Amino acid sequence: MRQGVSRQRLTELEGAALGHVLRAGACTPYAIKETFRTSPARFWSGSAGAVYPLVRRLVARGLLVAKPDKRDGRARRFVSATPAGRTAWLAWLVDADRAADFGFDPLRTRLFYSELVPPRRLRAFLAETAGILAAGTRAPQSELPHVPVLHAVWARLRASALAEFAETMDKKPRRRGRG
Amino acid sequence: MRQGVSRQRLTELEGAALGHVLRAGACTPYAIKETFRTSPARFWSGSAGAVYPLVRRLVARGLLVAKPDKRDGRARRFVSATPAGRTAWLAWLVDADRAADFGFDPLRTRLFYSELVPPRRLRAFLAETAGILAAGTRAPQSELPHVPVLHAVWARLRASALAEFAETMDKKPRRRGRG
DNA sequence: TAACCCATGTAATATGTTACATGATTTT
DNA sequence: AAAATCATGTAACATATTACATGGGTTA
Repeated sequence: MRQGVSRQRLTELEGAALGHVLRAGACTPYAIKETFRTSPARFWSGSAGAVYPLVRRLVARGLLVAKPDKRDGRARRFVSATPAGRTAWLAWLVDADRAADFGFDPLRTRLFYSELVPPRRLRAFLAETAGILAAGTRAPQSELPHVPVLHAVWARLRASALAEFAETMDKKPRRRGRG
Repeated sequence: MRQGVSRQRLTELEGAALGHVLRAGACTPYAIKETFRTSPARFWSGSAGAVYPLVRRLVARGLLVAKPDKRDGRARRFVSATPAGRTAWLAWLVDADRAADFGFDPLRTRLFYSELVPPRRLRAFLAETAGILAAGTRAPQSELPHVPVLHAVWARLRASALAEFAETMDKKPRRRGRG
């Protein structure tokens, strides 16, 4: 039970992995892993221990098919998406409810507790973070034009969120206000 | 080995839990759990199976102390942060490297693969997501003035990021472009 | 008094992390 | 020839999820 053939919605990592396969065409689990490992977001480590079992799961559910290939001496497997895989992936992607979710932003989490941080340390922290964001480190290179655009939009978004929040704090100084 | 007294950096969830305790003062693990469970971000489910062991870990590391309280018939434990807990928490919060990380945004992940989605479904998806974001559902109520501000800022910026990205896509239609 | 919330916690399971192991091919 | 990279995968461990179990207090 639990999963007759394809059951259950995809997790975010599964959706991203399937997306990579659909974009790249037949590719090795290693390639998927490397994509995550070298991506600018460090949230997904792209460890072998995560990706190989994940691929096996998707194959078992009939969303991916694997074909061994030994043309080079290397023992490689090329995986590609099945029609069921594409369908499940599309359903995952167009889930607006999940898309609208705030997800998980380390900056937002920290700002949420900012009133507990001594003013000077807070200011130093905000300045340092703003600096890193402004540098726009680790922008992904890609042949796809929208990928760097997406990176840029989000980097700018977070930088301006930080600036806006810092400004708000300056206007309403914590403690010893007169209201 | 592994952790003499407090060793290792805090995870995001541990940081948030400690933050809650520092803000609220002595409180029950249940209160911590409920805070996560009812928070607007569904990313942290706030399950008992996550929070109770987490609190036990923090107590074991000397970052929290627990005091049983049976004044009501109920068997409750009140936890509060130790000085070491506060120090570890501050170090966690002012880590600008982690703060600058993109974290994990379900919308961004999906837009990343948007060129693989049939145009009509993509448009419908973007419209639906924009609607949910605009409605600003599940805004947190709080006595702290900056909490709803933070929520509002992030919701607005994500909505405008979505709009900006959709606009870019319209300008450069995928496939059958002429250049 | 039945239903619900407060409050604790565990069990089975799923999934991810770091670190290790193995071997072929390519680059220096 | 040595080092790096491609490519696979496992082992031990950490952490989270869902679902269950238990019981006191509060509200309809």
